Amino acid sequence: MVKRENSKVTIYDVAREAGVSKTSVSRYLGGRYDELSDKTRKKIELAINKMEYRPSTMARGLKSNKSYLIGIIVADINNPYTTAILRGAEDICSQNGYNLMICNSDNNPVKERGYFEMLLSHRIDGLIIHTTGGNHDMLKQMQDQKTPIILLDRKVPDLEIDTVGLDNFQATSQAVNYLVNQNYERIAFFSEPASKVSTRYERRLSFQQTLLGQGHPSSKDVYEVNVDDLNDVDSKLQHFLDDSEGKARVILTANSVVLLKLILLLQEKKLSVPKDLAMIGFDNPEWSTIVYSGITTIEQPTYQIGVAAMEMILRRIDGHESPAQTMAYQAKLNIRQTTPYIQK
Amino acid sequence: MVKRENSKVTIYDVAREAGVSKTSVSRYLGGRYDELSDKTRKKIELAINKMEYRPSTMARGLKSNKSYLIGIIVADINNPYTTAILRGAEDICSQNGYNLMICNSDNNPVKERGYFEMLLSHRIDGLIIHTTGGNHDMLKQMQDQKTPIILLDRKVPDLEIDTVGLDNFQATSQAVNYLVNQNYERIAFFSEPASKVSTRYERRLSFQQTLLGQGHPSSKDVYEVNVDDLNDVDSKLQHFLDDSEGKARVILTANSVVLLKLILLLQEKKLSVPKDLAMIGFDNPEWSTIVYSGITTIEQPTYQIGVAAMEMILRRIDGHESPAQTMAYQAKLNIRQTTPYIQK
DNA sequence: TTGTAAGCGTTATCAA
DNA sequence: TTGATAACGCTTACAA
Repeated sequence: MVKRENSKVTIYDVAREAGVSKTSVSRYLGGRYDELSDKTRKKIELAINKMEYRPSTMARGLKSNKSYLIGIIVADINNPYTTAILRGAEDICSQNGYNLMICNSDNNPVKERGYFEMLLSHRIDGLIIHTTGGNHDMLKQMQDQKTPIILLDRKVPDLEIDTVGLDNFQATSQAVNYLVNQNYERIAFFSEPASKVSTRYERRLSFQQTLLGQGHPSSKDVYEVNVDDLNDVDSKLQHFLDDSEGKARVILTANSVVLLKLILLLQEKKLSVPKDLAMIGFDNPEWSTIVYSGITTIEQPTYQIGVAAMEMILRRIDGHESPAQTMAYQAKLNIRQTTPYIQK
Repeated sequence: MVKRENSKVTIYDVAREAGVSKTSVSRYLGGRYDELSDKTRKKIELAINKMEYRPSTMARGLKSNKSYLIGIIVADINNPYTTAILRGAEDICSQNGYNLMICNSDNNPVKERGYFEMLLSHRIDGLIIHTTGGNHDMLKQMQDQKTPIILLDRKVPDLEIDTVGLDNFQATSQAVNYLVNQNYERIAFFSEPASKVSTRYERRLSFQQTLLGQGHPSSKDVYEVNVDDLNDVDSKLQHFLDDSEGKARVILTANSVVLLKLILLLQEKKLSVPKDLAMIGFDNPEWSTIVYSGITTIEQPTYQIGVAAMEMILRRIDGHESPAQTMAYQAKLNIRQTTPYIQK
């Protein structure tokens, strides 16, 4: 049992234990073995293991102007979409010797702002952000400081920033065309407010354009709901139900949070899916396979998106220079039980 | 538009801009206004704002031997249980000027070990861990370095460490008693392997003891499944189904992951819940309210657990000394549609 | 009230 | 092949 006096061992302690200079230890740490005699190397190795020494990232960072920290601000950590991306990003991140600082803005610009400040103070080497859309000045500030930024999913106007996300136009039109071909007479689009969030905006726009292109009457069946207010969701839902009474109808939700709330309300109303109303939703939460024997979903390659965002930012950190890029992934339509074919 | 040459502003830049010394700026940052003349203070304030200066946590940390970083290693970031805890922990954390480093071990001891190394290198001020149970030596090492640790949910033997989690005995026996009173003749307990995970072990033990105490025949209906192998789950499920054929029966799952897999299989088998088989599960994922018109669950105060763990570790970081504590929260039984009363 | 200088744990430069 | 020494951005004695 080693008796330990001071809790954190430093490079100096190791040097003393090994009977060499700090410089030699540093060389060892940097893997520059060609600058070390075998004897010295062995001594250092021994000392490091004996003392359980680990170099301080902080001290290293101070010297090298790198923190080995990558910040990621997500809008909603409760969303399975988010956690899947996090896993992808994290895997790549730690494989490359970086650490992730995960921050959850809860879709709140004020919280988001606070995290910006913190991350800036920690001198993160890069930022991946699923932005609330409310802090463009902060993004600009970070850009000014030459910190690479990758936008996840949601774009921001007027700023040249790399973006990784879904091809919302392809995804939405694919789904809408499918629904039209299934002979639905009324197709509603339910989304959270789209004003500041590009993803929602693009999906809505594509929804309308596709229907217009098909000469379908539903391009006006667009509803914006506040998911934190079930009454609001309820009244919008009821409006669509009344308005489409007797028709073959379906609801397309812009994400799984909206989907969940709607299902909750439909069950309260004792409406059955797909008999009274068909359903399809963006995202592909685990539970979508067990509700209604399987809900038709528009699945994003979430893990892959996380991987791509992290790979992109690591490239930027390594000094890769090029104009801002946008990577848009294709969605996959999972046809399940909630969108049956309607006989005319 | 300010032209910026060097990207990161330092305390020295601010001092020069304000025409004072670094020391004065440092005093300002530390809020020691009584050591500053009004005039100096104003000048510094101006310079800081103009230059968008933010002190470097790294440099500060190096000097003060604090990183303002708290590590949290979770076993499964996909689990809603985990994200709820994360939200609680994070709220308190950022309120106190700390930042969270979230690591996801994926229940893999090797990954967990890697994160230990990294967090140790970052000189985190504290660690909250939902441990895989495979790296006790690392926990000990961290303790030796005087880094406060809080165990989340899962205890480890032989080590004196604060623990925050659920009162698994109360929770399980409450549920089992409820099921016995609902007149179920066969009650099965489905869990992931319990050997290294105290939570699973305690729940299983309590399950068996409670049934034994009631003189109920099901204390042997205990199944351990590997959720990553659906065939394994299927064969265990089938075993119980065959064995309990014709009886009023119910399955209690030790977490929502197991619950989800079982439901998937039941649907494949075209079995209906609760008619053919009743269900109840630990955790209370959002989707439990919409599947089978509501699944009966044993809900943990997850957000509160996250809050408590973070508060506890902050107290330790602030130097609070006392023997290791255990905080066990009470569970709440949400009685819904999947566990109806059985007429004898 | 202000400033000079040393030091935190590293790495890099330079000289030996 | 080695080791002093300075420097990174900050805080804190200590001095003025």
